[in-house]
Amino acid sequence: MNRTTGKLGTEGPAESRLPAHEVIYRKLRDQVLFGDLAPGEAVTIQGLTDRLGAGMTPVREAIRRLIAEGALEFQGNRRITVPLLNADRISELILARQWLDPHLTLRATERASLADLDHLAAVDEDLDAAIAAGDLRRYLELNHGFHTLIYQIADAPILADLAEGLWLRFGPSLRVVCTRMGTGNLPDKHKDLLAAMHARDAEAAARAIREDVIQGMEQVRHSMEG
Amino acid sequence: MNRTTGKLGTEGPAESRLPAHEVIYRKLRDQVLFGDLAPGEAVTIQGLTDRLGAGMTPVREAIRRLIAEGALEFQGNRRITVPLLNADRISELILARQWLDPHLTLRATERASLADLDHLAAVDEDLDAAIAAGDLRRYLELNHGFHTLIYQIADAPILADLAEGLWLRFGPSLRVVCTRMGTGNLPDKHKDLLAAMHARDAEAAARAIREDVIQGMEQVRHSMEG
DNA sequence: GCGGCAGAATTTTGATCAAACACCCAGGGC
DNA sequence: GCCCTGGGTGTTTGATCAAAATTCTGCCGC
Repeated sequence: MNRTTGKLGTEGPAESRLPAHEVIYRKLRDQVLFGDLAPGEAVTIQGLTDRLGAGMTPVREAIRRLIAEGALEFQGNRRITVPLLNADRISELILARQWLDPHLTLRATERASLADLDHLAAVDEDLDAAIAAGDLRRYLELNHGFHTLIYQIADAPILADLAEGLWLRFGPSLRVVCTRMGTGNLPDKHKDLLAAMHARDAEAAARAIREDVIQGMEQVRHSMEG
Repeated sequence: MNRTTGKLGTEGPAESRLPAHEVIYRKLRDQVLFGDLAPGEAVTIQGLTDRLGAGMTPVREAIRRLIAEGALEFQGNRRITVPLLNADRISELILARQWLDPHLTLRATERASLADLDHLAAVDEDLDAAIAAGDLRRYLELNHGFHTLIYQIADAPILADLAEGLWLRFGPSLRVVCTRMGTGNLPDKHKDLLAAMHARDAEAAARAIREDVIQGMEQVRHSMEG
């Protein structure tokens, strides 16, 4: 993930090649994905132009994109908020991920190069380090990165788009859950998954990712009820 | 992909209260969905401002939305086109619909009111009339409307959004296929589906929609190879 | 002399902004 | 309690700037 932290106005030649609306989009998207914006929180266009130091046209375009992806919600009365999930929405997300992620993992296991597997293992190591260090934000970024990498290896852009879209919907809630549970208690099935992928056992890999997904998403659901 | 749901029957003044970018979005979306824009065709922002008689900001926002939904594609440089599907993309679409549509139909069968079933039957009747009249455009609209209605009855907005997004991706190709095959040769499984839903046999309904989806999508795939 | 290619000028298109406009909600006056 | 008004917000426009594509032109090689 490239982090374009440059401010507008005094940009170097390298980073100025990305249009402002794209930069704004990625920044906002990450803020939703990693829970910097809490579920239910309202966002205003003018507030963002100030906070991100950009004009209003790029901000508007970024917001439209995020609304289309389900990352933000247009509340009839001209208010834009980070969607609040209820139990039904979470059930839908679990159902969709339970199908999408195993399918993508299956494909990824069949197609992964040795370099891909090394890359995955490296991300997972960083992930463990982030947990050990208690760095929640970095954990969230790396966990997302781990799954995104699998999506990319699967080489199925449409299905990957669908899966990425789901992440945008539960990202804010995931942050809340992890904050509540603390960084010491974040189990995953990544080790099982990596072992299965190395053994080219696609079925086992799909099972592992399915358990990983269920484990994570059920925590979100459960934390909702309490 | 977010429906700004207005109550039916309050038309007229409500139409003029819709923001321009929303109007442009729907117009453009329909043109993609029903194949007025051919696969591979390029669209320019300024061309649309002229063609649709709108300012450039609303057009830009509509295009961003459609790109986010996969209805349009941003080709590296600054060219925007209607995506061209290859065999791999079509396989993904078939796979996704084969899972999504039956699931939504299952839910719809459990939840449909008698009024819903009547509504579905009415749309299907209009659809047959459109086929008989050889009105391709109207057939495409009603066929989409039929499936969308099922999605809405299923009362699962996230899954419905995913399914609607898929339609945007194969819409242009569907038009090409149907044009090539002629209006006289457009079979579907809607009658089986309606019978199953009336009997509240959710499994049978899911089976019927699955066959309908496969039948339609395989035509797209097959027409691609020739 | 003819054709093709490199490079420059033109033209088309996209990106961004600042101001004008419309709308909604809150708060004050009657 | 109701109406009116003002501030703030979202929406839209048109102008301006930058970048890319296209066209034109003149030179070089054949």
